[in-house]
Amino acid sequence: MSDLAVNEFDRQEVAASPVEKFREYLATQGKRLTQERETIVREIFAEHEHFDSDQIVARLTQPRRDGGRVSRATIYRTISSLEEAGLIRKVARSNDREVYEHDYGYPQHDHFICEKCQQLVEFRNEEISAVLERVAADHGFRMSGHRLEVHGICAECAKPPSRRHRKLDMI
Amino acid sequence: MSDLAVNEFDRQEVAASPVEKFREYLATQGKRLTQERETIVREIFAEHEHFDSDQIVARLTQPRRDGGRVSRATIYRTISSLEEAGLIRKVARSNDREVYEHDYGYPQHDHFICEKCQQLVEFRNEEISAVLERVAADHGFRMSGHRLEVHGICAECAKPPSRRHRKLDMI
DNA sequence: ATGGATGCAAAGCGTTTGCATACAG
DNA sequence: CTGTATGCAAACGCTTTGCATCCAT
Repeated sequence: MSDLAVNEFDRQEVAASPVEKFREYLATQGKRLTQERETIVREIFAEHEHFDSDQIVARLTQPRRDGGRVSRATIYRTISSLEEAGLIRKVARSNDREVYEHDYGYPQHDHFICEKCQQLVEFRNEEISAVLERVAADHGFRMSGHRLEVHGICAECAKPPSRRHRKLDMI
Repeated sequence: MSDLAVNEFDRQEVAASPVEKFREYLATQGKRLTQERETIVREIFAEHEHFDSDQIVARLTQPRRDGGRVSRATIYRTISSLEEAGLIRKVARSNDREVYEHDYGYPQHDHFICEKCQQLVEFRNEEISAVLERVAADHGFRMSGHRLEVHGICAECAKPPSRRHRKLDMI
């Protein structure tokens, strides 16, 4: 028999597929892996991209050849479950929507958010977690995770006119 | 004549009151400091606490002795302006509401968010900004700020029963 | 079989906006 | 005076939910 909180800590074992992993989680909750839920998980894990609920709704809400139509309500409900299951997580908020990403079998990282083009860019840095781990400990805080958005202008948007000379910039 | 972007960088001078500071900002935008706006700023800066729009609405929406009643719409509009003015900033999202805090005359800091009691706890750590500054530079990203939420269980909520002896905790 | 799951449409909820009226400069 | 700002209520956009029907186990 497996322990209760086990699936919370066996991230090292990146073996089972997201669908399988989800089924396991559902089982522990007395819930079922339905066709709809499987369709949603497959769609979400088809590629490692940030996404929001509406994008998934857009893709699965209209009839598809494989008959995989899923309702908006079910998509919202399933995304919540996936979050509880630890398969995805909220990374930011953009345009009044929560933005999610895969949180299963993926290395820890954070994001830049460009204020001009709104694009999210991932970056990895182990120092950050280390510092946070230490600071949390200092405060008796039991850290379970963090959410870090670095705001500013991305490299692309930073060089705007691109055609004009830049000599007179700062007299 | 002052330059365009000047008020973006004179944070060092912590002299003017929030209201005065706001008036300055409004002036640069061809906007006016109305009674309502002043009431809102005073209310927000009355004490250094995190707040959300609804709390301010609750306090200013019902008639008050000083006749300072302000409508919900104006409060939302003013909070946006205060954010643009750099007087306040969003720090987190709690209960589906944006949580704000003072960002004028206050040292940089980040927050713990307790998953049990939902409370926000500030902490300061200069390493974090330093690391981010460096990482951003490495990516050609022009950082303007960041938003960091550290999630977990606060010291208070971590020691639950509190009345029971703790000898048998871990056989 | 049968309790959980889906789909639909309606409700929720924080936030925004159109418009007529009311002031700050 | 005149262009802004306010207040009200209706509109919005994302998300949640009630309920009848459906299906995984």
